Amino acid sequence: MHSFLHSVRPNINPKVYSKDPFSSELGKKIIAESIVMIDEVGLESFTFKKLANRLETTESSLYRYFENKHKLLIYLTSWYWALMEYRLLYTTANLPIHEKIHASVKIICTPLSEEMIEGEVSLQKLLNIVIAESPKAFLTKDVDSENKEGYFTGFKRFSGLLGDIIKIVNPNYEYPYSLASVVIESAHYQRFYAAHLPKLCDARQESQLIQFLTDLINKTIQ
Amino acid sequence: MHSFLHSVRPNINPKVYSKDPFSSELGKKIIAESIVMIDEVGLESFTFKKLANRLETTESSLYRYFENKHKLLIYLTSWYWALMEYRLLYTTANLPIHEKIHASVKIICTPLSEEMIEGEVSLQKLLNIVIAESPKAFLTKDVDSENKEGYFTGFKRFSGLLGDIIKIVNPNYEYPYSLASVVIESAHYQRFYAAHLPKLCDARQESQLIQFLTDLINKTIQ
DNA sequence: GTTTATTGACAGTAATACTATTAAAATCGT
DNA sequence: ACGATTTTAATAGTATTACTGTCAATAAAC
Repeated sequence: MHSFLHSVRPNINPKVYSKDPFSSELGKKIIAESIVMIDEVGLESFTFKKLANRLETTESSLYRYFENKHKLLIYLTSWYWALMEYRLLYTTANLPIHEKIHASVKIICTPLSEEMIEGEVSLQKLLNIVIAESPKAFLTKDVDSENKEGYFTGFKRFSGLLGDIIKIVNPNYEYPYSLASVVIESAHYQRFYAAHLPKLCDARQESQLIQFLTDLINKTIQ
Repeated sequence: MHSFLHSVRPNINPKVYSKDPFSSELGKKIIAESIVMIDEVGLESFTFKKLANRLETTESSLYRYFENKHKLLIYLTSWYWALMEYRLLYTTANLPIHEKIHASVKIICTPLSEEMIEGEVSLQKLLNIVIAESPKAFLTKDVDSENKEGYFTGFKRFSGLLGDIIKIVNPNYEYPYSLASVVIESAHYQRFYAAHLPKLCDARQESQLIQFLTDLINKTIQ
């Protein structure tokens, strides 16, 4: 798989941005550099002022693209899930059903390769952000209204696809969609724990994590 | 089990507070009312100023107990996990090993009963906070230093206990501690999803959640 | 009854998260 | 090449947040 974004651009809910960042040079720089900065300093310390300084532009220019940093975060995670959905469909398309689960888990646990996207954006850093910051995007008092606006469809669709695969493998299993979301969240948390709170896990390496989660799904659904 | 906190007080790392909130009336009111307020408005909108207003005291008085709201959150979650550890040990103490897993999952998925604690504090609301806000306590750039200070031992210990049980049931299973933390996090996330993002789960009721997670553990470890 | 701890009242600061206005620069259609 | 339009830069300003510091009033402890 290579740089498909030259032809395919992920579909992101226009409500999350005020002005399409991919419609201008500044917009693209905002995306690329915000990923670098949020990964570097964390969402809490990240401000539009700092980003403006680094991009040698002004706060007000940034506010033309995103109402606030929360919406920018939603944008970044939506983008991630759109890429992941494409990757999942692309990779599992021609696989026999019994191989799809392992392939899916592998996709969830392995960072997007840098070739998948044009130049400036670091997908490894984007994954770091999804792991460490994306729960903050929906664990808020605005979940319900933002969910209604469709801010989380990317994640929901991806999780739904994995749920669908699980359902096909065993149509009698009662909790395919719960199991799917558990596996996705866990892939992120276990990676974070391995790096920062190692007492909470024994799956320290990517290969172990993939084995752990694949096994978890397969055994659970028989 | 009844109001054991009359005799047992959870042991909380003194580094998280500047002044022990249980050493004064104001301190206790801070704990009780911050739980109500954080549950009500969410961590983002919760400020010491608002809390001071509601308690008819001043910001500076609150700052004498907690350096900032992040430390207050750490305190509340530590407290929760200390209670849960006690509950887990108490409840599973005399059970045969094959029943301990189901009992543990039940404990994780069922809110602490109000009788467990003296008067003013709502344990249901404390659980809401643990579900919706506690990831924000460790998904920060300060994890490593705060972990070193022991801010997360409560959660780590609890998760470790469940891991130990899993290990006893099947000593050959490779990922008992990963499985334990997955189940605990999932119990919280699935509850949140059921309420706010129902597409992400099929285990909508507490009883289903308990069944889903018990089954997940049992099947995974054979 | 005096020391000591605790709280309340008040003032103040730096940073954050914005909004608004206007001018300059780039781009775009014809 | 021209004016029209869009985009950005520069600047200013506001409300709120997240604190810190000082000092007096009060309550508790010895």
